[in-house]
Amino acid sequence: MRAAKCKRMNEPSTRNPTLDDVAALASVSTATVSRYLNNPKVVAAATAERIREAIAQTGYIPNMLAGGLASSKSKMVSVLIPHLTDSIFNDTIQTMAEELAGAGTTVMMGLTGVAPERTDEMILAAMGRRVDAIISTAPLGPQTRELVERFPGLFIQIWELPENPPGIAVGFSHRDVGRDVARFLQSRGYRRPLLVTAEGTRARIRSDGFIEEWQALGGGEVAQAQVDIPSRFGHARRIFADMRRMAELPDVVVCGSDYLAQGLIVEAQAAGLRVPDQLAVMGFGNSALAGAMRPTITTVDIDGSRIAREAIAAIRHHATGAPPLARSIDVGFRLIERESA
Amino acid sequence: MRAAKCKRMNEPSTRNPTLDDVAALASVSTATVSRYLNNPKVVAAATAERIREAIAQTGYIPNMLAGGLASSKSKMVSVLIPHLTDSIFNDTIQTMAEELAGAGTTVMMGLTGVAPERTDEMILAAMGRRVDAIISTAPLGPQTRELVERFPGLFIQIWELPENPPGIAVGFSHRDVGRDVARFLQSRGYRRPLLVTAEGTRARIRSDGFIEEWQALGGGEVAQAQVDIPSRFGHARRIFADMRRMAELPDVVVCGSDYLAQGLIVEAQAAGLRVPDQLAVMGFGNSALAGAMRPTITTVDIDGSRIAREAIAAIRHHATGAPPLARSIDVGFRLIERESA
DNA sequence: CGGCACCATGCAAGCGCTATCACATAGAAC
DNA sequence: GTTCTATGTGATAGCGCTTGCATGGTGCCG
Repeated sequence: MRAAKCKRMNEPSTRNPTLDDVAALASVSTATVSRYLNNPKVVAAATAERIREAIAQTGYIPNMLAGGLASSKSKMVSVLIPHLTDSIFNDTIQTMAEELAGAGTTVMMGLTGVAPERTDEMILAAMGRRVDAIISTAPLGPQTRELVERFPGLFIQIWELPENPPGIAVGFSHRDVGRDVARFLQSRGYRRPLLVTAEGTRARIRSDGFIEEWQALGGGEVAQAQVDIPSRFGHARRIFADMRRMAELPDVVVCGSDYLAQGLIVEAQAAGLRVPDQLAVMGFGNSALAGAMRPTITTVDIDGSRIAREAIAAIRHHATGAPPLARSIDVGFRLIERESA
Repeated sequence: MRAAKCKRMNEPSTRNPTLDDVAALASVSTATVSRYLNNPKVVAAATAERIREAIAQTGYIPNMLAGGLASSKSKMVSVLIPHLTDSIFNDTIQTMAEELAGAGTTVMMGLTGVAPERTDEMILAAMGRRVDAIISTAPLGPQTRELVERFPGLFIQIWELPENPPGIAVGFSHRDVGRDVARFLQSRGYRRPLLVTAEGTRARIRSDGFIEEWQALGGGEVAQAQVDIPSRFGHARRIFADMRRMAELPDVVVCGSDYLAQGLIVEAQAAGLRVPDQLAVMGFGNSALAGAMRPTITTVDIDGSRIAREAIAAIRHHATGAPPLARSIDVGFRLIERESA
């Protein structure tokens, strides 16, 4: 109705220019302009030039809402992460957003927090926007799973490799991480590990993998402590204080993130303990700070950017209509030996 | 054409249910269902109940692309930030995303990086999606500004208060921050400050404010060092190494972020310097780590969540069609005295 | 020089909603 | 009983784009 009003008042400058305006100015049909926009090489060079000029002159900005409705391709992907601060996913998200932006696709951010129903809400919102893909870091409950099953786009679960993912998964085995860390620490001669675990499925699996291997290798009891999600710097104070009250101090603390590891190093040093001699610390994620900390932090490197790139490749592949090449893409991990353990 | 095919093949289960399906099942018109969805209380209770059931039965998920096209309200806002890692904006973004999600609005994330043309691209993308608001942390160049002037939604510049913002601004005076920090440090008896500045407009303004006041108060020359954007933990090594080569060591380092401040503390301590006795350090932003670090970091608190909430309030207000209440909302700042300086 | 393939373009029917307007019904006021 | 206001609902014209099909023009082969 706004257009109608403007037409009546003969005042086209008020409204945004549309495809029609461009088409009229370039003396072609809207179909041709649309084709030019989506696939420039199918229109003749001379026509393309006229259209280009018309676009510049009108200042036309394509309405992607309309485009998405017509094509049922929104060129949006939804990225679901628990939170933003001290998040080990940030590299992944950043790479994702940057690479997608180049292709004209934008990222819709969904912060799921820790409540599972928030995840459902965000998925619903994404589906309502008809996103091309949903990329989720959250483990899925049964109800969410049901929802995802109805999602016509591509569902990508990242940072883990569930048995039987809905859609596809790009990640690595958390259990193997736990196992390798156990082996490494035992080979280094540590005997009394403390596992600091955030209460989440993935951290749990790493812990299980660790404990299983640790004991298989003849290690004794494994002490554990819980932190809230996310596993961040500030939690270190409490963990360290609790630790000092233990009958026997651990000789190495295995943390759920580099941020927490950094916090523990700071606490230990403030208490006059030498790291790693008197207390060793291991991180997880190999975020930028791990290499920059003093002492540098021994950690597990996860290539977050690669996860993003694999996810994007899968989205592109999916867009061609072909069936997925793989249901599960393992990007692996690398134990990075540094100074702290 | 997909719907057509399905109708022909009498196979409605293939496609997503639409408003029509719901309307038919509830024996009302699509208009009524639409009304129910957008403003439940305008439909009669009994009708509402029938519609509710029909929605549940069909598993209908509103197509917001279509809705947005028809109403030219997309219920999306674009948030433009430079990057995600070690970002002082994360609290703001997080609060924004969380509060908006409750209102059914989603956040479209735009990572502008440091190249100004990326900002333009992201703004164009946002305008193409007909977002209701663009919230930007980036200072605007002349070209971007021109673009923004054509944006029909609400443009909100956050974390700064330019003279004459296009749209509205929610932030604080960086110059005043610099000034207050100068006063504070001088009152504490520091004499040889080193300003570590990221090469960005805002940091520049803080520095200018600092230097001006510092010298007005009779302080001498102010040493400066540059870091890349973002001002992060890992930069500390180089800064500290450079610092040690200075003829006279500074007695306090003023950092552009708490992350960098933390890094400098770590470096100083690793070099055997006591903080703050031998080297004091000031941060900026009062992120969670500032209070958790050892020593705790003296910093400037910016209430990022409040910035988000003010921005959202402005968006809501704008949605009613009323003119903005204020062009510029100053959320202020607070100097937090802790142990590091 | 007719026939055919092919390329570039136009036509027009949607995509799934919203919003305007008109209308029907029901009570309230007189 | 008539008029008036409220209230709830239906019909329908778009919103600005995409895309299948139809069409007209060009070059190439036999």
